[in-house]
Amino acid sequence: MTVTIRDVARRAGVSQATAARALGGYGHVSGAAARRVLSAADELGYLPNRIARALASGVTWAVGLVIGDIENPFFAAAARGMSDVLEERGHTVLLANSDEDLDRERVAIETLRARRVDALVVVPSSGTASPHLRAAAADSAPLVLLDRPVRGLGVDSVTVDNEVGARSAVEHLISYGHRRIGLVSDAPEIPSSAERIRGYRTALARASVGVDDHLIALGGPTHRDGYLGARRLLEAPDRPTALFTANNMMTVGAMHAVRELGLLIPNDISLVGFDDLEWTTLVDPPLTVVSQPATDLGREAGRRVLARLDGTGGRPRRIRLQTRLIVRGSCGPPAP
Amino acid sequence: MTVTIRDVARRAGVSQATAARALGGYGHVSGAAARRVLSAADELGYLPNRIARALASGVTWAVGLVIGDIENPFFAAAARGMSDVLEERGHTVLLANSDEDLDRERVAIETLRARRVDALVVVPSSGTASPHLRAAAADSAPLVLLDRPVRGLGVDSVTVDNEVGARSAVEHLISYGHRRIGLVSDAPEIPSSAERIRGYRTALARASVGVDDHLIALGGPTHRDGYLGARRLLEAPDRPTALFTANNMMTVGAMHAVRELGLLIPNDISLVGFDDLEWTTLVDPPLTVVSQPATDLGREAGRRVLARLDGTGGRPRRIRLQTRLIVRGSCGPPAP
DNA sequence: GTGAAAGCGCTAACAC
DNA sequence: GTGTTAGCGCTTTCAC
Repeated sequence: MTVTIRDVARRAGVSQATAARALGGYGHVSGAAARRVLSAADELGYLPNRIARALASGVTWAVGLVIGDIENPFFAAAARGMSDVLEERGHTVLLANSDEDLDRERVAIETLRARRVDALVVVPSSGTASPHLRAAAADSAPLVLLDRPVRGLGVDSVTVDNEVGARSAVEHLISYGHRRIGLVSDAPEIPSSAERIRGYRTALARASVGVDDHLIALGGPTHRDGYLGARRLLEAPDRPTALFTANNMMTVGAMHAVRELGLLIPNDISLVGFDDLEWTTLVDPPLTVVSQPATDLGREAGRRVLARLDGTGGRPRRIRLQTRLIVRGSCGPPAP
Repeated sequence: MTVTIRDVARRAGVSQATAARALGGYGHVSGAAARRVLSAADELGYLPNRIARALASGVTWAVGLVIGDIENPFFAAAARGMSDVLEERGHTVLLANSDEDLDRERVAIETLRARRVDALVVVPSSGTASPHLRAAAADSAPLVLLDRPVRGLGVDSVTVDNEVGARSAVEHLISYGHRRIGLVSDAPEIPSSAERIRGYRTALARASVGVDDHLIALGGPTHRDGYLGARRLLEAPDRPTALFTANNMMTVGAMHAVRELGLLIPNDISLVGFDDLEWTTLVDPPLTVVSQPATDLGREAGRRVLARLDGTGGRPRRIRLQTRLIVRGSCGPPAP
């Protein structure tokens, strides 16, 4: 049925081992033998069986990636960055969505580990070291944390300075004179969100503005959750004069709420979002946002994997990339 | 080092075969033996080796997906839809980006086939049956074409009625009195784009409007390509009074061009886009678009795979889902 | 119901 | 440089 290396060897008139060496490009083979093997393989339409190779060698050339949701442009960019780095070096990435659910995350990690990926990159849904993360960290296949730190795991992580990023956003709002600044975020169990919430609080505290918990809307990770949160804030009797949305999904939801309520940006409400996407300069006014290097984050994670696999990883590193506040037109002084 | 089924068997005091049966949930095992095996596995932290299982059984429980670019929201949605259907049934999806490049597509397909995926879902970059697609079609692992048809392959395909969709967009524009309608698309080698271009031409022909090739801007698949194409059209001496953008990447690019040139929608220029994304209702005016069921497309492809794997696939099916014109505010009569 | 044993297709010593 | 051979960890007959 399918042509194996044995068939190729037979046709080339060499042993299976020689054929394997020629095909695999390892060990020593004479030029003549190699040529015969290669052309035999070509004639037979030989396609190496990576499964068999993986079982025999103990190396799959596959790297697992667990993200929240590939439909979130931030994750898509990170996934792309990582794939680009890894595929160039011959690795395949196996992707799984956790939907920010700890149980789905566990299943995804188990599946990937059962498939014997050479390394695992995960965007953890929780900041506490769950058993499945501990197990993955203890595994011989390296684990790299992407976008979010987890304490006490002792593994590489590639994140962004979320607290500083959020603080810069809120400080920007404060500089316009805002005091009632709403926060729309997903669950605080998500480490990056927790940091952003902290940044929000810190900025307010530094400016001696008290934190009003009614101004904080926490919910799920979808557009709709962001919409619901923003809507609750904006319909409250004493509504905020500005909004900070902690990620791009929240921004989309909040924008819909603002629009639906007939509010004008920045006259009625100022807004700073997290994540810079293409459409943020297409809306009117263009959005002031905290931009984070999503693709680079993924690339860096890919490089960490490569380093670990090369054995040049060194001590666990906590890499932090910087965010950047991009001031555009969605902020102004609070309405009187 | 790693615990194997042998270790579990030994600890449970049964043979390897019995342990495998209990763990794999096949064949006959007594309740008592099964319990002992399961708890032994649990105590040892046994994680089945899917690689070994795949080699022995000939089934990987993996499905390959080749798309253009996961950063394109349309593909992300399709990938998500497919994953949801397949993962629920225990399959893992292996994703690869082709960047609409035939050579990268070939490499991706080869890699996936070498990994012995049980089935392959491909969004083909070209409408002609390339050798690597033929090879994949001839393989024992079923091939399903997603989003784009390819003639003469004799395999399942799940697509959208692109020609009708594009026609409805252009007819809508014509109904407002537009005669000079620009088209911004990516390469016509891409089957779906070819159909949309055909739809554009057909609509014009039916309305007895001559096709002016200077009004057609064809280019690459990125935002920037869309921007460049639109910009060229809009800066021409006799610029179009309306624009049809053939996919969401082109729409983003065109919007940037429109904005940069200080043109007002729909006063200076009308626009109909393809693909309905969240942000299209966030811009002002909200965009009139041809919406296509991206997630459903992926789900349907997943179901086709499942059917083929079950052996209930039947004759190759060409499934076509419908598009829908969503009229919002980006169209008006041509400027005098 | 259970065990022994033969592979799945490849890699990797080890001899020659 | 090349061949022989023993696995990799599991599934799967085939006896018992």
